[in-house]
Amino acid sequence: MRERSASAAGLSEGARTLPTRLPKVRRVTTADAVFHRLYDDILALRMPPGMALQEKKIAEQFGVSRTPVREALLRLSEGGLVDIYPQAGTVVSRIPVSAIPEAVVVRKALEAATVERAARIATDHDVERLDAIIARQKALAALGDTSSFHEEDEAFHEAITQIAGYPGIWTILKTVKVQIDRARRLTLPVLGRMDHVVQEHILIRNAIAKREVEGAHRAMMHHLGAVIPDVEELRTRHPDYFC
Amino acid sequence: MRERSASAAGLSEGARTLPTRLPKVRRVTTADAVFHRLYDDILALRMPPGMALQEKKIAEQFGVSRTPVREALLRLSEGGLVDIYPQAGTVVSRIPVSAIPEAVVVRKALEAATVERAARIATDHDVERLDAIIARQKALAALGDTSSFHEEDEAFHEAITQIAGYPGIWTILKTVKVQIDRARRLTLPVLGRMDHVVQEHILIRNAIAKREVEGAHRAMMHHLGAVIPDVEELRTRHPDYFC
DNA sequence: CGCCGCAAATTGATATACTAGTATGGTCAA
DNA sequence: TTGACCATACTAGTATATCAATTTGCGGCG
Repeated sequence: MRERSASAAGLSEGARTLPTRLPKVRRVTTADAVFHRLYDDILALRMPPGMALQEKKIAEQFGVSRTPVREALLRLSEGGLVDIYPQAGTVVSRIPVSAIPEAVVVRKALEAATVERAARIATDHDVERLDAIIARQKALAALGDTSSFHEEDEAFHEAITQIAGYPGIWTILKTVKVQIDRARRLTLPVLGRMDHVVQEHILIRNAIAKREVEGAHRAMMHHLGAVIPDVEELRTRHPDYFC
Repeated sequence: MRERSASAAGLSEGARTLPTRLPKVRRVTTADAVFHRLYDDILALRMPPGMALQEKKIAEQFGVSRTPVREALLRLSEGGLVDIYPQAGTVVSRIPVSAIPEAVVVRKALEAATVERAARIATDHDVERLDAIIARQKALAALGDTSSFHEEDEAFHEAITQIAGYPGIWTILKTVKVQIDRARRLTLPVLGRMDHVVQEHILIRNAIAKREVEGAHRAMMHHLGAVIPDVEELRTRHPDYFC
């Protein structure tokens, strides 16, 4: 990279009309598609921690060029899902043991602040949204559809951030939740766990509906405290998945 | 993108030896350099909100190809510093007014959890690190070097996250702090503000040194509460910088 | 004045080639 | 046998040229 004194040069020169359009809908690019495919594969452990990846091979498998694959891998590396070693290789990142408790701390801190605000300003319509999600979860739990259940679980927490008016917090929560969820995938499915989750969601919903700020906080903390994976146990069963 | 049944195909086939090496030092790539240059220019308002950017022009100005510039812009867009409109253009993102209070909430929640843990487990050596930073800040405040002062300010907060054992939280804090800092750059420099910051840092340091968890929390909240920019006032003075 | 359509501009994606670090595996010497 | 060393293959990083897809802006037409 050549030296250049002022990188902000040409500030006024071009000064052409800038896109006045607002947000718009970002269309789904090839890079997005590749990203989500890899994201799902990693989260579902179809690509286990430590697995070697290659831009070239992935590009061939997906029938695309290296460019979008590369952009997808870069996004994954920012999210801590892959580790890129320049000029050497790329691997699905092993789960850093220390990251799990840290992720739990972040999640508790942010979900606490969010649910408290939600309990303060929620409208009746907002509560109805939560009810709709809970209803779907009940049905999915009865069917035993764990995958769809998990999607609705995410929807529940996302809805709370939207009610609170903190949509950006959900973005942060998603990234930290990934590490937790990845570890939880390694645990054995507990019988009746989905029913417990639904019950906890109902408690949170009720506290929000009654505008009980402190109660909503407690219900959320209880909910989050129940899902901490036993890292030590996992580490002994899957030693090569952690580092 | 062609359809493909199993994106995780070839899981066992290649199974070649994966980079056994640990972390290593990621060397600084061209894309990294471009990213940091643009990052600094945007944060310093040398590239003001709303300014149009072009991959091609930036590439020419920096003397590099479009590839690394493109990667840098993608990273910036994830951080909310630029908005990319496909097939239309890229602009330095205007500051979303709603993002400021949200960023403050996130920062308070995470810094609270962090400083509390730091106050619990800090060693004498850790406190010395904080003292060293504070000493440098005193000197820089006396010199009136606001730029270097700000760097040490970041170092102070980063050090607390390291003491708490939550390095990942600092990564999150950096991204949310950017929006706040960008808005603060628009405020007039307040006389003696740096001295106030130093005093507040000292209060935080003292609480940590005495292992006063609750006191550390209060000191941090007081510190963070003092730096909330007056969004409304800014919006009237720089209407085209917000949206 | 308003609508339509075309040309220009810009990002998205592809293909290819080359560069520069990195790991591998084998050779050779202690 | 063990250790260091070196040639080689391999991979991500960058460069470049080109085309595709889409939006924007402008000019002309009704």
